Amino acid sequence: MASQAPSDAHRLLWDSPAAPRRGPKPTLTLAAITRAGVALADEEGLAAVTMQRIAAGLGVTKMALYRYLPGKVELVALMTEAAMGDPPGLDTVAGGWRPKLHEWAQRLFEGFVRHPWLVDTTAGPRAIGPHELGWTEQAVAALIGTGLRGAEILDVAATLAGHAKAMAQQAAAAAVGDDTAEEGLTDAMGALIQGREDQFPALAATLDALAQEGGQDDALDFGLTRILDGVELLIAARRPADQ
Amino acid sequence: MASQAPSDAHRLLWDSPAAPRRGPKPTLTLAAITRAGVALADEEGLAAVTMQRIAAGLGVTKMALYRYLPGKVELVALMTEAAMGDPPGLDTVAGGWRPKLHEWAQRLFEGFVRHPWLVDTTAGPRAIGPHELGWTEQAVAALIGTGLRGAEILDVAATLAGHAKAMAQQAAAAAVGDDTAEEGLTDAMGALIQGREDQFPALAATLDALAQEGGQDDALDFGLTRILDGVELLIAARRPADQ
DNA sequence: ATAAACTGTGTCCGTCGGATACAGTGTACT
DNA sequence: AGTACACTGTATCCGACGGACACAGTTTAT
Repeated sequence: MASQAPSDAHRLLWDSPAAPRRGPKPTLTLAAITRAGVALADEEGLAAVTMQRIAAGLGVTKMALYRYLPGKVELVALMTEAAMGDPPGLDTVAGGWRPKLHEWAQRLFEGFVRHPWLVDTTAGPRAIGPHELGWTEQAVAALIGTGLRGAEILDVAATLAGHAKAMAQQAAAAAVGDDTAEEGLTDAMGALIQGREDQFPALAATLDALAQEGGQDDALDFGLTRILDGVELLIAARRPADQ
Repeated sequence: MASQAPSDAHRLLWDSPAAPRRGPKPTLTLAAITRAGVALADEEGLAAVTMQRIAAGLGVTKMALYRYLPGKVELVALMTEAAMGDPPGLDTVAGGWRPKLHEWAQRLFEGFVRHPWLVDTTAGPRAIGPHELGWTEQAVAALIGTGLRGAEILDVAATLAGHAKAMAQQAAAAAVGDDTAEEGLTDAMGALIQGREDQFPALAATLDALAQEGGQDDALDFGLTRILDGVELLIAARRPADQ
């Protein structure tokens, strides 16, 4: 009663390819194509990843790639799976679920920063690979035994992943937006408000305060701490007769 | 020392267009073009928004649109600004900062669900319009007077917006992924794990538990409550001598 | 040796965003 | 009133994109 047509992307992500027996030796590899795609996306963004450019980088015609991949969708799926990498082993993180999840979210954030295009490719309806599922497995494993219900565990994982993704997206935007701007977003907002303080009074006051505080801002860690504080409250509430 | 070239998109978003004095009357309006783009994106997704299709819908040649817009980037910016709509008035929400922010995030989520493509267009380096900035203003205004520092206020707003965006993205993926699947993501994960329970034990157990719980799951509200709980803790900590 | 399977290539198609040149139209100034 | 000019919408063209298809060359199983 489930999907019985696993689609080509699914097969490429989960099955090891059956080696053909006859015909000329392939000059390329799925792994090599995927690697070229990841490198290109890292350097010039996802929009630069075209069949032409990948093929040219591999010294091959564009259409040769279609001997290995059904189309670009599958290529992006493979690139995503490769760039996600193996999920971090959280067993070495001591201190229970909270440090584990903190570490998990930070690692996820780092991955999104290293490969900004992952933010786009890990959204929407898509084929999910073993690496991506492995990340979820790690977060869920850290929460088993906390007394949370199944839906709550998945919601915590989704909330943390969403936060990591959103913060990485914001960081990427700030890095690209202006040339050498470190805090691109607040600067951009400040420039917009200039002369319109009466229209955005709270924002103007907050940006003023921000400028005088001077302290550095780690938005990822801030939100992470808030979320985990909230989760801690829920876990405590789920154990009325505390240890 | 800031950007002195506000770009065409900036001008289109913030300035009212100067009416020309000579020449034939324009058959179109910026607002009409924008409306057509929003409608098309709502119905068939952002990818369906091409100059050709918009022009055809308006009974005009593709190139006629370029008399009103410099390019597609500006069109998307205008569509985004229009679809964001006026920020909600939170003055009518009683009960202090928390109910206000809860309402704010829910409204934002609803907007992202109504126009799923907003998730894509409100990310990355872009031109920000008055509506979008107005949303931020509302959230910041709700937090002024709580004792939070400027950076913290902005971080709270960013965290909440990120959560709303991430949950809307997930909801959109679930709606499109399968035909009539309500809980697309968990179903998809369950199908993947089928036969691989030893590789994803925690996930398998959690999905089993989820299936037996039966309760409905509101991921948006769950994460929202966690985040706001965490913010409440921080606000309480910022007021050592409590009221 | 021969047939079958497999590889990479060349060509073609429709669609995309956009540049450019051009003809028609309406207003402002002489 | 006449004319110059600003402004409109259109037609044509371009390069790049993803992809379909037919074809020639290469290797292996029979």
